[in-house]
Amino acid sequence: MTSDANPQSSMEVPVAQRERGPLLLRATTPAEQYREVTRGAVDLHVAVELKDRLERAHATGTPLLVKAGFDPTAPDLHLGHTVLLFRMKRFQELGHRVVFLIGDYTGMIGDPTGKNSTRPALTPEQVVANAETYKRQVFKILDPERTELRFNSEWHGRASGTDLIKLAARYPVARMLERDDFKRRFREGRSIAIHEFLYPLLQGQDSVALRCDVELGGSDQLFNLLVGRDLMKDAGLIPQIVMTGPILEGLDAKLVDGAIAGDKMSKSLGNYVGIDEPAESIFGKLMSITDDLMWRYYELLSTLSAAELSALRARVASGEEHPKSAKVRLASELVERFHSAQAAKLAAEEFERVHARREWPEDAEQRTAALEGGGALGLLKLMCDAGLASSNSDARRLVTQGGVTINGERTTDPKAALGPGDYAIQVGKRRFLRLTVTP
RNA sequence: GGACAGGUUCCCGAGCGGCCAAAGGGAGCAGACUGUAAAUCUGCCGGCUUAUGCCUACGAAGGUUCGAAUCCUUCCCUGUCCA
Repeated sequence: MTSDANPQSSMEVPVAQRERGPLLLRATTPAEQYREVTRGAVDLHVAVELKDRLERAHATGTPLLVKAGFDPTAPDLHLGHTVLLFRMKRFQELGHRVVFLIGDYTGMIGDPTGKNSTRPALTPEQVVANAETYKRQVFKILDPERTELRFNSEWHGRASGTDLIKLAARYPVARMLERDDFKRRFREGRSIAIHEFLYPLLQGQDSVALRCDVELGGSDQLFNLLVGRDLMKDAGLIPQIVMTGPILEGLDAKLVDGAIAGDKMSKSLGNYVGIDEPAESIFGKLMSITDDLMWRYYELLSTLSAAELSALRARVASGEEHPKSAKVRLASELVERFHSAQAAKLAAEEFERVHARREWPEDAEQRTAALEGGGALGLLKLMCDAGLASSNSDARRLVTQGGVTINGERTTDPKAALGPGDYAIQVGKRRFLRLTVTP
């Protein structure tokens, strides 16, 4: 992090982008661009500046540089990330340059959350592998030709201890403690390690290094993004515009006292829908959300216009349309986005078959087990081996509680054993296994 | 460096010599109900070819005791105050 003199400024702009960018830029008026790009934004610092810069970009045909940072440790993108990706895409479609920044260096710290404040550093191989995963997933949404993939180790990795001290000297502790998360932890007497203070600083330094015009993020990133703005001013650069979008709640969120409440969608909490997941899985997970949450998802994820959405809401409210069908519509839209219309149709059909009609899924797992010596295979052991239960005790529980069905008949005897033959074993509502026992 | 308060099962949190695989809540799983919703109700919720049996677990290592999550020692970690 060399401070004022920004060492790496020569960003390679792909040729295609250099040619196309200006054309697209000119095609849309700055006012329209502004409207399009700020849709559903939560914070915008500062609106006037953004308007100005969009106008200048339009006038001169010079695209704005828009950055959004991503954590390198969780390369599986989920619906929560797509809210941000779609905003990036909007910029992109208007001809602006988008930097998809992977925080491989800052990943060593991990954005402070109060939990695991220190993360193990990733090996270079892991970073590369994760980046590949990102690319594959991100380009389901972003245009690869107009996206620059960068790593912040590019500049942080070169910085010296002295640079770090200089950077740290630029920000007072009191202001650092204004950050929501730090404030809360400090008040509650929970641990805050010094290096956590470095995270916002390093992230801010990213903006200095890249000379961003705009930085995007979730609303929980506001503080970090504003630090970038400060550091740019400090470095004598034109400060970036900061825009945040809403945070998508996880699948387990629900309505409490009139508002959607719940943790944000995250992989570690397991309340997410990955954009890489199979169609049936995306579909099924979305069908399991509460009706209230469905509307929130519609708002943040659907391409329906505001008018279409309120019409749909009205139909459901009046009883004209069943909430389930609205949910099917949402689930289908998203499956279609990440797979195909055909996949969405199949997923919906499969869902009806398995859950509404309680029939078996098309693609139930098949297995063969051989008898060894004895005359029959113990059911409990078999369930463990097949992954239908996590342990023998777990299997026993499932059986005695009536969660296991063999060939359509509920089996509650934990001592049950299977002789040679074909079996259809169902555990709970969604675990299926076709098993052939050979002598 | 000193004084004090803490570290309990996936999470929060009670327990403070035997009745502790450890209250209660949350999460999770199963069953009922349903739109595989949600809410609600019921049961389960460390492991072991289930056994009034064994093993592993109350920050770590030792010790006292017939017996320790509970007492003692040292160490590690977290916080508060003082320096």
